[in-house]
Amino acid sequence: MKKILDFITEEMKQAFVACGYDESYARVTLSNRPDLCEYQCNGAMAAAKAYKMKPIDIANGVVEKLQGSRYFEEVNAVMPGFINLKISGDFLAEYMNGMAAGEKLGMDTVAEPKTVIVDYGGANVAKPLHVGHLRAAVIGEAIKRMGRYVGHTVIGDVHLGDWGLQMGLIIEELKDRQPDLPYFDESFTGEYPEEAPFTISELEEIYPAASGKSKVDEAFKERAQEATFKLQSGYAPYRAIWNHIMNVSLKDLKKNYANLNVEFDLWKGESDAQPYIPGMIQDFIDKGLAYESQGALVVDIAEEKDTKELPPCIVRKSDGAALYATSDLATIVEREKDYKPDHYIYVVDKRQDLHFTSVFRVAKKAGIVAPDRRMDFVGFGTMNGKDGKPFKTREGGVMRLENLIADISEAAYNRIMENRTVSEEEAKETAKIVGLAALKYGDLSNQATKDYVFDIERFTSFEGNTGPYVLYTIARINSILKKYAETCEVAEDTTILAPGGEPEKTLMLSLSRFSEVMLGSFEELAPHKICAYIFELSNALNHFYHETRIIAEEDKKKQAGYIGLVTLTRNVLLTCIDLLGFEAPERM
RNA sequence: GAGUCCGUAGCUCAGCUGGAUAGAGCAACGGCCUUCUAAGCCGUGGGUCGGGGGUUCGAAUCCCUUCGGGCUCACCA
Repeated sequence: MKKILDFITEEMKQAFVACGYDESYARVTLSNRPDLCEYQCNGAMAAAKAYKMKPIDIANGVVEKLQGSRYFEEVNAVMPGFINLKISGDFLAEYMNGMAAGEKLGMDTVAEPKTVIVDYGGANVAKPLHVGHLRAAVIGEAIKRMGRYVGHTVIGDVHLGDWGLQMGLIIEELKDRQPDLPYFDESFTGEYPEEAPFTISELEEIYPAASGKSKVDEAFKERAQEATFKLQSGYAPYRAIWNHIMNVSLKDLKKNYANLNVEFDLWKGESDAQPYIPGMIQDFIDKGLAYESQGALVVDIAEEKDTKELPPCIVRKSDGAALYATSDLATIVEREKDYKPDHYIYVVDKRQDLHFTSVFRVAKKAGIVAPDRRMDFVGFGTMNGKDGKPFKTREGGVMRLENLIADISEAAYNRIMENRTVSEEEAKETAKIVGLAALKYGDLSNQATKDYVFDIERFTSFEGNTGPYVLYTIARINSILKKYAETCEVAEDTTILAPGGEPEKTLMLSLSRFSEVMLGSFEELAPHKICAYIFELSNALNHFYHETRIIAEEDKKKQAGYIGLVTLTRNVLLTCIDLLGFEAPERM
């Protein structure tokens, strides 16, 4: 089914053409004056200039042609040349029924499905997830689901940081703490133990300790670099330690991401790209792209149109080791081999903008990907505390994601207990769902590129434009449907009828924008648009809810129509929140 | 210093491919629970869209300039 805007625009184009004007002026937009109209076309003003006519004359002419259109209930021209449109109730109802009956709520999936890689997460092994990882996970997951919904084949990759200096740091720290381990005995020839020499919590303590030490102890840092290099060169004992780190850490990461309702298709990491590095570097050299500069191997990325001089991209350090850019490039080589994606999306902290600009340019310059390949960097802003500075715990440390989730679930739990009398068990279950929704909605409702303030009190207040408000709306609908099934004679036919009042029509108009919002949000990689939409839709439903007694309605056809309408609303809301990566409890 | 992003109500944010009177939420104030969940609904107050210039019939939106802030600027990831 076409987007509602397409139906209207098509009609408008015909009218413009019939009057002798170019159809490009027939662009219709949502009204910004809901008191006057529902949709509007401002093309008459633009056309006035081109045709040297008065805008109002053009508008009047077009309006004339639109009289009697089945799509509109009212069309009129207003000074200086606005064309104001009100949608016909019959057409709206027809569209609603089309949505209710159609696949994907009446949305046409994209004509040319693409293979899309979404690279998000970016978690580092051996480090606990902290709030800094939240945005990547939440935004990336939403983008992945949105892409799938509109019809693309989307592959989500966590792309772990499992290969850098942090590994050398851990190895050296471990050596200092437990020098007797066989991994550090060069004469050891036996099998290394299967059991890791540390638990996850020990590992999480080892890394920050080592990282801190490397900042003050130059010798230690050098040892760590050396260890990193040895690991990368395939030194067996260190590979064995690395395997332990991976096993212990991955298990924990998977659990944590699962709690966030984030699922990756690929658990690849930087290490997986390593085999591709030597060939890739050789190729850079053969193509004459890479040259030596200050001991390192670099590729120029400057382009004519640059507003500033960009430093070349280092692909090999002077000590021979690979680094960040090298891994990311080799990962692209790997992905081209395995998936041939049409579209790459990286959801990473915006501070890495320059890095990805470099990587994309080298990838294209070296022909790893075609020059016109779409490569998007969705750089998200920092999550700040109420003071506007990066979010910290009360003690000033980094907040672990688990703790954050626990805090917000607890707030939700308290809220449930003060309101209703449900079992403690149900309250706990519901609190988890509501808390996660609050957390994710709070993040996603902001434009991704901007920094945003994470105010735990605001997020847990659950009033107004929040995830819980949307969930509450769904719970209300559930409640009506339940009561309807229990107390009324359930209608077979729930055909939605033309709206009988303003609130009902507003709800329908809002519903009718669904496919447009979905397609637009993915195209712009803007989950916040879905948030804005479901907030608007929830408002419309709550207003309608307040004005309309559904269970008490005596006209059974009308009642059945209402049931059809709220069911559709519920399905739209459920679909949207699923794309955003959270769920709704049956009641709350 | 250079580049880049941002500056909209007391606070948190939408709106930015130019359109009519700049919108929400929170906070403040006032109403609405014997009727489908009050985590709700209705209403009131609150703004020189950082400042200045320009383009245009029309600018929060485009261009220039200026002030303020964030971030980045080759061997960490």
